[in-house]
Amino acid sequence: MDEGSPWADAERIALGRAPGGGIVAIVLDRAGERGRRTLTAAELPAWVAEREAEGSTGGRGVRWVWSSTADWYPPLLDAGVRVARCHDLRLCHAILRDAVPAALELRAATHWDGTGVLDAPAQAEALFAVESPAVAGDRDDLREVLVELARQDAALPLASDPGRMRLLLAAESAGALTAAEMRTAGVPWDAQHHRRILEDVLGPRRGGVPEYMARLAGEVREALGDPVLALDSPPRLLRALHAAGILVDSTSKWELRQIDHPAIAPLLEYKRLSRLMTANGWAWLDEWVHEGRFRPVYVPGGVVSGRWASSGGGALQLPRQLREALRADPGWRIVAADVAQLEPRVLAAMARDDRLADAARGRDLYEGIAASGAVATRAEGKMAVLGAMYGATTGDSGRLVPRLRTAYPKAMGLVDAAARSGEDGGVVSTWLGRTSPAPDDAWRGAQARASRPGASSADETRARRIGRDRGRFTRNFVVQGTAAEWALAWMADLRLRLAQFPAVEPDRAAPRSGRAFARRAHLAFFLHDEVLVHAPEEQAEAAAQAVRESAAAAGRLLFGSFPIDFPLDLRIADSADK
DNA sequence: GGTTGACGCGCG
DNA sequence: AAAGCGCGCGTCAACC
Repeated sequence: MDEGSPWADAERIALGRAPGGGIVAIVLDRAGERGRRTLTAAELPAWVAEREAEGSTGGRGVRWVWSSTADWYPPLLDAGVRVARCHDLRLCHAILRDAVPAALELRAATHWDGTGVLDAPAQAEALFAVESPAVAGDRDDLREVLVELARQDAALPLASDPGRMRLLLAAESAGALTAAEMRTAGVPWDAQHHRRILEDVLGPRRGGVPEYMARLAGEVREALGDPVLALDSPPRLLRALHAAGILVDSTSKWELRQIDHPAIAPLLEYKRLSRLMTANGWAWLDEWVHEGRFRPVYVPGGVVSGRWASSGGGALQLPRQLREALRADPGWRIVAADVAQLEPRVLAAMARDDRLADAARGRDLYEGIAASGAVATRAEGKMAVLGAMYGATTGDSGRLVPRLRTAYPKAMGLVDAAARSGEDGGVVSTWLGRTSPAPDDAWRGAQARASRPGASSADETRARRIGRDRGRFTRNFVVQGTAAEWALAWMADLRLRLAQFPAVEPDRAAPRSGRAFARRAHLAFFLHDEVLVHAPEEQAEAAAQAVRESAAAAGRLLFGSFPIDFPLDLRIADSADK
């Protein structure tokens, strides 16, 4: 591994708080402590920056070990200091705890479970505790940091594939760095443009409900013969539909879409507008966009599969309708890249399915499947693949899945085996070794009831249903989770490539970004299989090339020489809109 | 009065 | 025609 890589076996420096206050940095090597330095919070950024600079100019590089990137990194970023690598003890603990059953000490360290943010009862308890909570299991306490690191070091060799697990821990930690950096940088957001879109779609706001919404609501009330109907209340709307002779079971749009009635078209349009208004309307702008930046909170590892979640601002649900408002600063560009059919590509590689990899190579995977003759059209190929990964059993999708089983037995064998394992209560793993959760109480209870003597057929039916539910989850887990690992590897590599770009002149800096990012191309947004880079105009082409090279590197890192490619749909534009 | 769950819908 | 995975959020209505 080269020294500049996210995966490098770098020198480790652990950071923690001393009992008396202040921050202690411990330089570690294989034998243990090699040096120690006490710092104030104010001294920390400059000291970290020096160690980073030394590491990048000749040393092996530094991997910072800390309790949680979400706590330690933002202040460094605010001070303009970026780090290349870290080991996030909290995130790595969660992975190792579930993936390495033999790591008994680590599993017993339950105070490392959870986010570390105390809920209200725990806060109250801590407040009245006789013993200082700063000593009792405080994850930032230096001794606790070193002890937990030792537990994790001991757990790693016990993983079923330590080499891959080591990559996963590095990737997860790099993701945490990326998430903090992206929040500091912010998503460049043109509030004026956003307001224009809102007015175009919803109509002018004259005090109350925007004009077009009000008009549509009036049309619905008229058509249903209910002049005071509150459209935003599903129960009341349902009653009004029934009163008008429209006998639907719910007010969801897929059910309404089938109905032929003059109220339906304006109702569906109203719902569409209402959604935009409530989720990403003027109130959202006021709350989440300041000084030209949208700053969502990403939650690395927030999904069991390893995908990120978000908290606040709905970063992972930005409607495509608003992508045009995601707009580069003057003199800057948006480099937008997404991977075509990431999950089935990952599946082909995991299963070492050469035929599926052939179908995917150099083109649209769904087209490739159609061209191979397994299905007739691209649309059928897509249906079949999604059904295979999600566990469809009925409908068009379920009907097509058996064709894939014939054409791609290795890939289908992998997801089918994951589903069987899940149904039976087993756990499954991603490619790098993140494991699915153990069966929950509902699963265990249902199986127990169904297997005891005298179980009713209802018990058995319920147990089968819950078993199949879990099978669909584990089927998808291996693919979704491995795709998330690929994406983490992509970003981990990309952020370091971009960090090497030269700084542009200060007056060309993106003025509203966090200082650490203001002067060169940087990641600005991530959504499962796509990234946006905000780049000075003259760096946009190089950034695009870095995005491509990182994607290729991620594929090699995970899957070695297996011939699967990950083609990108890549655009350089003023906005994120296609 | 504040919390909780269901619903509906946005994203991948 | 929503069959089949994973999320977050706003709303309403039921609940304590």
